[in-house]
Amino acid sequence: MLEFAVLGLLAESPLHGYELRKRLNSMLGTLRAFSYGSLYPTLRRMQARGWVTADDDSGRSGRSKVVYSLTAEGKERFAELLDEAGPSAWEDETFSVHFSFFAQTDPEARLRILEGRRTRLEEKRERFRGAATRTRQRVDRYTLELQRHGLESVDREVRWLNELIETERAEKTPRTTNAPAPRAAEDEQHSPP
Amino acid sequence: MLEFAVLGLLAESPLHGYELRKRLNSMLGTLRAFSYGSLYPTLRRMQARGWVTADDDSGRSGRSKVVYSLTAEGKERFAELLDEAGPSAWEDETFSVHFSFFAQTDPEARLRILEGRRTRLEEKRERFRGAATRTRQRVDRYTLELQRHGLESVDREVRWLNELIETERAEKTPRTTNAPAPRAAEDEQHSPP
DNA sequence: TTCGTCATGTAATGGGTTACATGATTAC
DNA sequence: GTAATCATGTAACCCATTACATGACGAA
Repeated sequence: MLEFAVLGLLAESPLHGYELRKRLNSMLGTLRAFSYGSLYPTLRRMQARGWVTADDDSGRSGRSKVVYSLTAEGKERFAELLDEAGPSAWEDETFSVHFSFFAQTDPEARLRILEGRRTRLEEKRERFRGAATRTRQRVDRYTLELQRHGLESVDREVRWLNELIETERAEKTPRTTNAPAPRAAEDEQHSPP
Repeated sequence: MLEFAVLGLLAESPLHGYELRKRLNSMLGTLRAFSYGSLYPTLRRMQARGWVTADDDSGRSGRSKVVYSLTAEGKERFAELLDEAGPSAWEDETFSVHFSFFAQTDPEARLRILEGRRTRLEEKRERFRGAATRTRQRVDRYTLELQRHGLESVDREVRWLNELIETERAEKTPRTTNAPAPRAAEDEQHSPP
């Protein structure tokens, strides 16, 4: 995860650790704050694997600054991860990182990830609703309220994903096209408006 | 965290591991799913510390079932944690667990936790907004959209907390009372309706 | 008889945090 | 001169996951 994010940021431009961390944390908005204790060891590991190079940039000032850049292998690895779009990409935080790099992601992969995420959330919701009704426990109002709020959050994200998916699809087919509209039925499986 | 949750569930009634896990996961709604790999070792640790006892309940059937119950120390420890309401209680997941046990929590502690959580979210939001405006990076629309959605989520939770806090306060002072209304000014610090 | 789910656990590993240690540079 | 923030790192620890191993019970 950290690794993936670092690859993505370095793919844009070389950076040193401190700056990298700031970007990392602003990139993921409110949901994460990596510490140096994980960042620097990660950079080392990546260096050992040949994904990044560490160049000492003590150019003008005597201040030590280590600038990390992606190697060719690093870029390759990043491209690989971008395209994976597998189950790991639907998880909360991994999804966010993937989403951050959507501008660099293949449109097909984007759709796969968005849809995968949506399906995952819907499964989660159903599993939860099921459990809640089966085991009709006498839960107090606080627990109930927490669950209600949780479900509402999930619903909200699903709606958000629906909009994004629509947008993505619209861009893929900019209104002309007599293309065979593959698997069009799937469109109706999810939360009809 | 797991420990705290386990203490709380066992405070209601003795349970065996399997059932405990189910309750745990339904309690936390959509946001967590503990595995046995963490549950059982935790139960062992708690047993070693004298917080729970493990009784073999192979009563009617030969099927092995280990029923865990809270000891007096366990109850004490739980009460302690309930009352802590410190900074750790404002963190995402810890907050959820605390909230789940609000029915058993002192009204004052409830308010402290809700307000602490709100302040924490507001700080997070401000820090983030600040960072976003200071470093005016040319971020692509996806990154922007992710951030927008993130901020909206935070706003939504703050509004939710506001309602909960209002309710808590209203219940504390059921309309009579000429009490000195301590620090009433603070009420206006947060997101006016 | 086979499938789902109940039931208990372990070993290896992962992916991070906290706290610490150090020091240069910039702004007031 | 002093506080904030830039800048790099390490060591100890924590809390959990994944994958594995095992097996009984009930329902179809």
